[in-house]
Amino acid sequence: MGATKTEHFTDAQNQIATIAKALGHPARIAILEYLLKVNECICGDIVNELPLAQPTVSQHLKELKNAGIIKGNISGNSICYCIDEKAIEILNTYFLNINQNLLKSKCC
Amino acid sequence: MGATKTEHFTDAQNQIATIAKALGHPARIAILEYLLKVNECICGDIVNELPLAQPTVSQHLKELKNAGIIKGNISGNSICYCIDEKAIEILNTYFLNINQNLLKSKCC
DNA sequence: ACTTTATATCGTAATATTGCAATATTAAAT
DNA sequence: ATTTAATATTGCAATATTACGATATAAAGT
Repeated sequence: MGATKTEHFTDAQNQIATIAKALGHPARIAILEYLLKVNECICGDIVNELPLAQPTVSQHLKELKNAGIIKGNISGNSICYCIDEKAIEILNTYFLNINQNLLKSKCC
Repeated sequence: MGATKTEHFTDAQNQIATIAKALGHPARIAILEYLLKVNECICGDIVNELPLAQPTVSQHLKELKNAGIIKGNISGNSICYCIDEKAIEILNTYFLNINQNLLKSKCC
């Protein structure tokens, strides 16, 4: 008990859930929005932006990276992070599709 | 320690994170997709659909409801669940906006 | 009134997440 | 070579989530 039963669900369902889960924390939403704003990929700046300690930010970045939401490239001393378009596009098409199907009918 | 520092983030950031978090589990994605398919709002059927015990499903439904993703209406003996368009639309516009802003430039 | 059916809640074990201090790693700068 | 700067990892405490058996609740059928 206690662990999510991922094996009982489809790959597609697990994929969406994984991406959604990674975005299920305000700090990670804040990171996404900051990366969107500054466009260029910074890392130490993110630590300065957020009200969290450096190891905590590093951990959040790792989770976003594992979910495919951001990319990190070594740039000399520091590491350049940026948004990975693919994950956002997956979410985008997914919810757009749901929204369109919803418009066709109502219930309750 | 251990608890999310929601108070340090904006309401908008917390709202998106809350909705995303609720969708961050394959069972809840499966529920969303089932409700989308059957359109009419059933509940016991969801229990039959999912590979999880009834209390577990009930708990997932509660979380989806708390996040505003589904609605539940009493219908005599049983309870009729259905997707709440509002939350989906919030996600939809949010990620559409991010996607559009991303197209304007690349990095890394 | 009693039973059945449908759903929710409680209690609890297993596991996962959050956050951070301390420490490690790695590359640049001196 | 040593120091500095940037980031990651480790270890751990606090908290949250996941799952389910047992039980409660509430309406419908008998």
